[in-house]
Amino acid sequence: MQTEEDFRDFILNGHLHYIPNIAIDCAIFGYQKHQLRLLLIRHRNMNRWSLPGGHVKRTEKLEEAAYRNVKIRTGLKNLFLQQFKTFGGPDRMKFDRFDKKKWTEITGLPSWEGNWLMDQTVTVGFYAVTDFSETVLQSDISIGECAWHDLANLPPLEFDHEDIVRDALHAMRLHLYHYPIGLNLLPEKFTLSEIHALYETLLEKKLDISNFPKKLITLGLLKKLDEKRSIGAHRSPHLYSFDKVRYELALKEGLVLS
Amino acid sequence: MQTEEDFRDFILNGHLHYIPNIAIDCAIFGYQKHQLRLLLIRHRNMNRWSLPGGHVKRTEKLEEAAYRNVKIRTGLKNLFLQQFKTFGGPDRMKFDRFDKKKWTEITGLPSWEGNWLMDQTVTVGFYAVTDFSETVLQSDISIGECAWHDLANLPPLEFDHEDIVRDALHAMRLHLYHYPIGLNLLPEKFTLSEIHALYETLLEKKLDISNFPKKLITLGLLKKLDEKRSIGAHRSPHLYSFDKVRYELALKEGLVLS
DNA sequence: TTTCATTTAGTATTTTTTACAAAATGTGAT
DNA sequence: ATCACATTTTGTAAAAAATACTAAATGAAA
Repeated sequence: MQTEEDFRDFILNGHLHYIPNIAIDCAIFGYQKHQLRLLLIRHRNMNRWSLPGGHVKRTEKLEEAAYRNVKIRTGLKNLFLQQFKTFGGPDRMKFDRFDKKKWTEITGLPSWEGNWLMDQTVTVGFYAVTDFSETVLQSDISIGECAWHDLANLPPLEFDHEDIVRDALHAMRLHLYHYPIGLNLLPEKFTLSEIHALYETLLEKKLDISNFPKKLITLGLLKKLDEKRSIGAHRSPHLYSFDKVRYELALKEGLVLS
Repeated sequence: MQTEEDFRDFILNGHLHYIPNIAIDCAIFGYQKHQLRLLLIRHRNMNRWSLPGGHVKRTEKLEEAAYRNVKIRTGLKNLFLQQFKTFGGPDRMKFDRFDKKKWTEITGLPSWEGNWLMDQTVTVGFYAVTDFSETVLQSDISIGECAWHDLANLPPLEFDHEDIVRDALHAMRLHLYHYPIGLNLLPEKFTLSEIHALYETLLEKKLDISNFPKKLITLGLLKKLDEKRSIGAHRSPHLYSFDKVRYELALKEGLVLS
């Protein structure tokens, strides 16, 4: 959707290609070095920030719609993208903050009454975790601004997106105890400190520096490499990588972390 | 929806009161004495059995729609009703098994092309667990048959409902390890054997008869009563009841069961 | 060479889980 | 009444896991 013309067509005729009344929203958590951020966008015709999301094509699955939307904005694929909850209800969208003038400007219509985009929408929530340093944020005419925000200091969000973020965090943290994570968040080779910091940040909780890495090793998730890193001062830590077979197995069968 | 007239009106004009393209489906598991069953319905215009479900009123939340639908069929409220996953995709509904003659008979229309009920639908899955001996199954003109089926021996189901059942079971069992259950499944006063049998049946897994009840007592979920049951021969077991305060707390905060 | 912060291995302690034995007990048979 | 028995319940020992803590290893910088 690159041109003004495309955007107008989407508003006026999108219901032919997209399923009405259904949307997906993605809480994309960005991690790097003890910092956790959230990807937010600000549509050209909205005042508040909101989660990246969009409609579902009539030809695609919900997951595909989520992947497509994430990829549009972050350029990343193969994310740890998880459906966690669906949000509905008559009160979840408030359009009273909408700008009537902008609407008329774009569409040529006097009001949005009867437009497919303005009907009650149920949204399927997904979350993803990625390394925010690797993402190159995209923008196009239908998106407007797009930026990482510190999770601890979010601006007021559009609609019920604050609820969605809260539930996404909760689901992600619960998930963390049952499934492995890190394949898309850490470099191919990493130190025990790095994966320790990752878990501490995502869980927002202190984990014993000595015992926690041992747990991951005992589970067989990590492979010790014959290399060492030597950045900065002090003892150089060993490098590890994920045991892909065990990792995939744990994704399928689940694991138990304390 | 009691009369033929109501039903016809729902088909023709339901989209005024219900959100199109969205539905809810409920996997209602019925438990009693080591048996686990699933509530299925067979619509008058479908050949296969399917999960009870329905559309969402424009004035209600998803949860309310689920509760309303369950109540219509089982008469029960206050169920342990949980949203677990949303199902979409272009392939999930196959209408080719539909009976064109019946459709025309009911609606007076030659075909269902363009009808709101026949468009692609995304369905939000809920599950519930209840004591099937307490339920009095309801029927009305829009439902058709309604019956409990042995979980181990289900008939072929409509659409993707077999997937939904599989995922519901999986979610229910995962949930069982993190939240208390039993308040609506066991009588007010029950024996340790009864709650042990409940968990064994729901998890489809042997649990140590001696250690498992101890775990629940240690968690503080159960209160020992000064009464005994004396049905049949042999030693009469003590009666227990849930500690409501702890139970509610565990529902909110979660617990860990091994 | 020494100092130092960090990494990593080691170990002791505590807690939890699991397995199993045995005692308790109400009922029905003798 | 007494005994036998199936079931319930308590008890305990062994195994495993989690936790806390100590100390050794190590490489860069002073």
